[in-house]
Amino acid sequence: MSPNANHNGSAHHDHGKCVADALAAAREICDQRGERFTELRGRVLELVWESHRPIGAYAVLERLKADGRSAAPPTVYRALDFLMEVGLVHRIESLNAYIGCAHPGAAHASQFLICKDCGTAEELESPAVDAALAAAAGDHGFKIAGRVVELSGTCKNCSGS
Amino acid sequence: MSPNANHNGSAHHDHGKCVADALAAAREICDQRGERFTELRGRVLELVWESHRPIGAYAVLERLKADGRSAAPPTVYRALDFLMEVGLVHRIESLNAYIGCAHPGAAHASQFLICKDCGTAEELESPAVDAALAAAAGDHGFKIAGRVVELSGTCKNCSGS
DNA sequence: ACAGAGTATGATATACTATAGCGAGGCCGG
DNA sequence: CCGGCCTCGCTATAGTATATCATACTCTGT
Ligand SMILES: [Zn+2]
Ligand SMILES: [Zn+2]
Ligand SMILES: [Zn+2]
Ligand SMILES: [Zn+2]
Repeated sequence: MSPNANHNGSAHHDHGKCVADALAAAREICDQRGERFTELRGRVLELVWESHRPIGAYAVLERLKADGRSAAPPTVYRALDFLMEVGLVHRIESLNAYIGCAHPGAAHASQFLICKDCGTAEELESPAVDAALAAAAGDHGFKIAGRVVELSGTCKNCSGS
Repeated sequence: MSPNANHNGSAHHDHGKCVADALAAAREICDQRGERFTELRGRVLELVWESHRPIGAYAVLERLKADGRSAAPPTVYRALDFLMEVGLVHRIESLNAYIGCAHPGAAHASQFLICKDCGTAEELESPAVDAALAAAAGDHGFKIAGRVVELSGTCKNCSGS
């Protein structure tokens, strides 16, 4: 077990690097888009990335307070709203929770596989799913603006062993 | 404009019959399954069906109180939970709201087209979407237990005129 | 009819999630 | 330096959902 594996769910990758990469990418994306990647926003993104499990806004809030920082609900909701607009974070509607985007930087429609056992959420970008949704909507004269696709069930790790 | 059209969103069908049919079907389904379709549950289902728009639990609660009935949040949540278990009502996660099932009686995975303009939600059962989701999940060794597929956008009526 | 088990509802309190609104301070272009 | 805009702190409040206990109903077997 790697030194960084003890604080995340799957424990199958170097999660410290995982988080560091996400933060570096976020900084770059914000620079490119002329958005301010402030210390608060960075810390919130880091907290969201601390596991691959979706995390609730109030859980983020508690961790911010644990930093010794003064924080209230609007503090974290504003940061999360910003991160979502920039495309660095997704909201999981069925959990009222938030998770770091696995492929930030480009607009994309994603799907989530949420394991009921270990709580992880994997982000997919399946063109086939996207096409099927577009076709089904088109058949009904519906113009898609936003997609929520969240599958709950059992992940590979949890069903295997 | 038909006499029954003034209290629903699309105004393109006999909504009174629509609701009556839903209630009759519900009674039959509960009978078959040995579940009690009580007066409260019937009234809640009727309220949910009063339009084709998703309705919030607290909106249902207010209408129950308007009946002169004594009611509190658990009253409506219990009824909604029952109706969902029996498959008579679906929850729209992205709206924290509830809508009558268009095809009750048989287990099915459905998708919703939610219009941002008129607020209606149309229930689809696209085998193609379902197959694409099953394939995408299967590729990742994920066993699907529950599906949330909610598309927001503009419906045919609203984009037409 | 009666007792007892299981179910449904009433009632109160509380937890959890999200937003409104105002003001102080920082950043930046003019 | 000024003035506009953005970020953040802070308080209050709105909106959604559940825990818990008490009461009353329904059905079943005797
Ligand atoms: Zn993403
Ligand atoms: Zn799992
Ligand atoms: Zn349905
Ligand atoms: Zn519409």
